[in-house]
Amino acid sequence: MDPADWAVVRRSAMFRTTDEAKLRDIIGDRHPRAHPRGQVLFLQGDHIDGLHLVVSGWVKLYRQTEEGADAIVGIHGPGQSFGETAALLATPAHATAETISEARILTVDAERLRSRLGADPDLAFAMLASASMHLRSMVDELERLKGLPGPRRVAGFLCDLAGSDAGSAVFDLPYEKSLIAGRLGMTPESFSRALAKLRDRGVTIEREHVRIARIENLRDFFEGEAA
Amino acid sequence: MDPADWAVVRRSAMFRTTDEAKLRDIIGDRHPRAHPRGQVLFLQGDHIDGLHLVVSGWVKLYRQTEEGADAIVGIHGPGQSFGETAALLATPAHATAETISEARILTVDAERLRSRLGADPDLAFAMLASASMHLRSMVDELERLKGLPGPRRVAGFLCDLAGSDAGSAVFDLPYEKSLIAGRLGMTPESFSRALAKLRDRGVTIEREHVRIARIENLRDFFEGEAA
DNA sequence: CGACTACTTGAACAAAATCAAATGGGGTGG
DNA sequence: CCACCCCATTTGATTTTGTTCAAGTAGTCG
Repeated sequence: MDPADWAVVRRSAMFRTTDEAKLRDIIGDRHPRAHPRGQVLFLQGDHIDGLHLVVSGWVKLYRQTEEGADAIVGIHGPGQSFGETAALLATPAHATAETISEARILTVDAERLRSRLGADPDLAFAMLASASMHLRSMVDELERLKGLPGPRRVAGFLCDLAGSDAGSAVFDLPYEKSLIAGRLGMTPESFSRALAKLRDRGVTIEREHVRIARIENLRDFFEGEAA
Repeated sequence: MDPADWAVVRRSAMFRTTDEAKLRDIIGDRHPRAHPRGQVLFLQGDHIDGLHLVVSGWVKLYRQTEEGADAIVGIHGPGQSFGETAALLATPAHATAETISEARILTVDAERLRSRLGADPDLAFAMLASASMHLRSMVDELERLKGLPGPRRVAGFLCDLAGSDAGSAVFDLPYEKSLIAGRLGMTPESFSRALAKLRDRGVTIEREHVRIARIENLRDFFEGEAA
């Protein structure tokens, strides 16, 4: 595997604590596979043969409710994995996975992973830790979604993207605005208006380019500062 | 430990696949501890010494945002556990836990659990499965919260409580309505109005007593049936 | 150049939050 | 045992927030 790809896998949430030899053993001779944008990797209800790890690009996970309105339950980027549950427990996939950009995905064979897991407590523990972290981030998201009005959710999302805690930041939105909106549980229109409201808080948006004047300001607002 | 308590522990989400001898070893001589209603078990940010398993009663987990508005991130009843992450990874608690009824809680020593986990891949695998299930239910909840209007969320909640899939049901609400409202991400007022709307769908509420005429009807509504 | 797509903006509408007040038990102290 | 108070819940009126529907703008790609 390409050294750059390998670096992503090694630093992934799932495997960052796994030592290199073991990891090589788990992955075997698999390589990331390139997918065009818009490719469906698996459907809700499918049997999944392995854990999927995003090496590059972005994948959205969504569930189709009746009436076709689909709810986005997750968007995963480089270093993040999905399908763990279904692969490990051999249960049907809980959501549909579709690439939302060109993406390269490494699938780790479930059977192989399972056997290594049985033989290696450290690995199991690491994965447990990873699952816990995932759970935790889910709780955070739940909290945001419940409590906060739109503009504040957007502020939180932008702060996360910015990466740093203070100062200014310049970056690009990772994927389409309408998808971000879905992720944040709102319509594209609401998202657009929310961004407009953040403008006088030092957030400049031009196409997908974002500039945040003072991250502290934005974070204060997110965490509940009266205007 | 009391046989009835033991039965709850054995059938708990976390340990249902663990065999009895191992489970006894993990728990050691610990006993469930009784707490009065309103007792804070630990605070957001605390160090937690063990995994908490509800034997009887109910516990709410909530996060305090600034301004005191607290968001309920989970309510756990008999057989459910919480604090797994913090105990296993020795990280600060992510939420505050408080009993909302008289409750008996068994705490499983984290250190002990960790050591058994290392020695026993099956156990680790079982816990991984449990964590995955938890994650999955979280995703469901996320989806509900995002997509559905209030009355339908309430309908879903009631269907879950009813337990069965068809026919009629009579049961009591497990805890206060205002807490249920919080759990469902709405205000008590909205919850009350939502219940009122369900009345002409065959749901009768009198104090905490609930009677559902035909669960199928309610479920249809929850899953998106036009009226 | 023209059609398509993504995004923005506006107006009308719906849902839920908020503010405020009334109801109705349950429990307490007299 | 009864009157009274406290608190959870309900109900009503109002306002905010977000959705929906509709139109307009801009950038992209053939």
